[in-house]
Parts: sequence; C-alpha cells; structure tokens
Amino acid sequence: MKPTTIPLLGYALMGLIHQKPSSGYDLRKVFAETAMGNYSSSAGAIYPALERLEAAGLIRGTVEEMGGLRRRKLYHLSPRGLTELKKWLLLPVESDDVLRGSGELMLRFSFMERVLGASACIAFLESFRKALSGYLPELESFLAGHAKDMTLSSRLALESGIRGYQSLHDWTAYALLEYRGASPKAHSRTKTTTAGGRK
Amino acid sequence: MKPTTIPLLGYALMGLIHQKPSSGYDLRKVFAETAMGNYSSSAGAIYPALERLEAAGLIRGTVEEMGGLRRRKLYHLSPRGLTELKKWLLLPVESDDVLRGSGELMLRFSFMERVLGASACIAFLESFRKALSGYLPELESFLAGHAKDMTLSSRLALESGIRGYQSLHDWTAYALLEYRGASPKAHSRTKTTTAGGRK
DNA sequence: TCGAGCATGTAATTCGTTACATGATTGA
DNA sequence: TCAATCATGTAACGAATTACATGCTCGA
Repeated sequence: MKPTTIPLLGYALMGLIHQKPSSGYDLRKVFAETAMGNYSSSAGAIYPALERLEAAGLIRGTVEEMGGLRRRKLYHLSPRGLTELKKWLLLPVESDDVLRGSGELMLRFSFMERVLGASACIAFLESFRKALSGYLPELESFLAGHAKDMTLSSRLALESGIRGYQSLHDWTAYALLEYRGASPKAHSRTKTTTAGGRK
Repeated sequence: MKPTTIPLLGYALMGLIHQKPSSGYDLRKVFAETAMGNYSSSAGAIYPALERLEAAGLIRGTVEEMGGLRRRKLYHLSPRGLTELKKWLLLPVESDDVLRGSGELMLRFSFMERVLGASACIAFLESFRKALSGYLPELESFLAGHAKDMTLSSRLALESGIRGYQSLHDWTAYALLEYRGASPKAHSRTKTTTAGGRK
C-alpha cells in the first residue's frame, strides 16, 4: 500500500464521479462547460487519468450497453476511492495552501457537503478563515515595506492579490452565515465590507 | 525562426531579469520569499528554464568573478528577449485569460509599467475591465440557473469565484484612478462596492 | 574545523498539452 | 448521404517536481 500520490485532477474526477457515476465524455463536458475549477481540461488528459485511477483501484469502470446506444464506460467510485476522497477532504488547511492559490481548497469545499456533511463544511470554513487571518497581515506588511521600491503597476498587482484574499476572507464570513443561519431567505449576497482586520 | 513557445515561467524570469540582471539563485529567492505569482517555484526547475531561454537567445549569462567572491552566472535580457517580452505584454486580453485564472494577466501587468510605460498599463486595465464586465454576467446567470441543483457548499464555492472576479473588477476601477488621478495623496484603498454591474 | 548558507546543477518520474485516429449514431 | 456529435483512445513532446550531488566560502 504505497503512499498513492493522487494529483489534483484525480480528486476532481473522483469528486464528480461520487456525485454521479460518469463516463470520460461526461466529465470532459463538465470541465468544458461549467468552467469548473478552471484548471484541468479535456481530451487525452482525462482518459489516462481515469485509467490511472482505475489501476489504483479507486474507481471502477463498467461498459454500458444501454438499449442499442453507443457504448460508454461508466465509472463509479470504489470503497477505497471513497476513503481516499474523504481523507483528502479532511486534510487540514495549511497556510501554504492559501498561498498556493486556494484553488485546491475551493475544489475540496465544493465536494465537501455531499461527502462529509454540513458540519465538516463549517469546520473547514473556520480553519480557512483562520489561515487567511494569519496570512493577510503578512501581505499587508510586505506591501508596506516594499511599496516605495515598486512601479505603480507592480504595486497594484500586489494589491490585487491582497484584495483577492480579503474577498475570500469576507466570503468565509458570508458562507458561515449561510451555514448557520437557518432561513436562506436573506439571500442577497451583499458585501460585508469588513476584512482588512489586523489579526 | 520557430514560433518559440515560451512557457509562463520563462516570461516571469525574463521580466525579473529585465528589472535587474540576476543569477538563478537570486531568482529562486524572489519566488521563495516574495510569494510572487504563487506558481513557479524553486530548484531544478529554474536552472533548466534559464538554459532554455539562453539556448533560445532570449537571455545571456555571463560568469561573474566579483572580487574573490563565489562564481555566479548573471543573466541579462538580450534584445530579442526584450522584443519577446514586449510582444507578450502587448497581447490582447482574451476572455479566456480571465477564465483561466488571471494569474498570467497579473504577471503581465506587474511588469508592464517598467517595460512599456503608464499608457500601456491604462490600456491594459481598460480591456481587462471590459473582459470582466463580459464574463461576470455569464457567471451570475450560470449561478442563477444551477443554484437549485447544487449543495450549499458547491454553490458557495461558485459564489466565491464570482466574488473574486467582482473584486478584480473593483480593482480595475481603483487602479485606473491611481493611474489617472495625479496626486497619490488619497492612498486609502477603500472598496468601491460597485462591481455587479450588467454590461 | 565545521556547519550554514551560497550557488549551480542533474536524473527519474510523472503529468498535461497538442494533435491525431477511429468508429458509431443521429438528424437534415 | 453527409456532417455533426457522441465516445474513446494514442503518441510525441515539453515541462515541473522531487531528490540527489557538488563545491565554495564565511563566521563561530
């Protein structure tokens, strides 16, 4: 039982297959049409990935001969696949993850409720929020220290990144409200305008 | 003279070398310490990349024997490298770029003022803003159409993406003000709270 | 003298991209 | 019948990650 390093695309596929058993073609369409996760894409990338997952025993493919239709290989998640998926979803939120773009974190979150339920989502949001609270002041002080040596455009690019993290920070508050507040009547998505807070 | 496909890391290196002739070690430190661009990283990734750039005639490396110091290979941009860098910076802002994460766009913008001057930055910001204005309604309507079929966590993940683009949209307005407004006295970085605008 | 940091590299592996290839089926 | 779309693949290539290897030099 090797460490079984699964690339991000593998988890994306497993998450989607968990939602609904799918063929390679189905999955390609999800990536192409829903602009999901932006990364990963289409063609000769996902079929090999599916083969790797199957070889690792994480998914199983069965050829469907639905009433005279074209043959399609439907994949569904194996018990081991579900275990691995859960393990990945339960990984702690490291500050490195936040730095590395948070794309993986969002992918995890998007699958989380279906696989682990609401309480895991709330715990995730809280630790995500904490990681952001720790990282934002770092960025702000880096900006404060280097702003004078930068061109305006490079400083603005940095500020854009900071704003992105602030927006993410605001979002965690909003998301926690959605999870805790029972009635989704107040569905307005107004900005909280908080964020910039020092620690 | 082949099409010379340069990967993103290559442009990042060229941009940094343009700012200041650097050794591989210097560049690694920039990536490691400034959390620049998040992507790209360190070690046996950047030395090969530098070799490729040199082989392509885009940079030139000269061994420095600074007063009994360790030998270090200083790279500086060649005229052809500068041409390629400018060409990349002047590329139009496609809506695909926005979708694919806007990381490349920000990298371009951060180098832009030093290489092309302020007017190019303004033009870039305007077309970036336009691309975002076109993309945001698409995302909003996708959300409106699919929200009912989603778990709360997957819907929130999508909303987080939308908020990110809105924040970027706000940022373009702020950045244009910084470029146009002469006195950088009003350096407050307050949120514009606009954004969600249709077209 | 000895370890930490400077500085540059190499090799194996793994993965994604691009482009091509194939065949079945449906609608015009 | 012919094009579009469904559906699955394969092969060449480029590039990143990881881990290892080397040697210099400075300060304690």
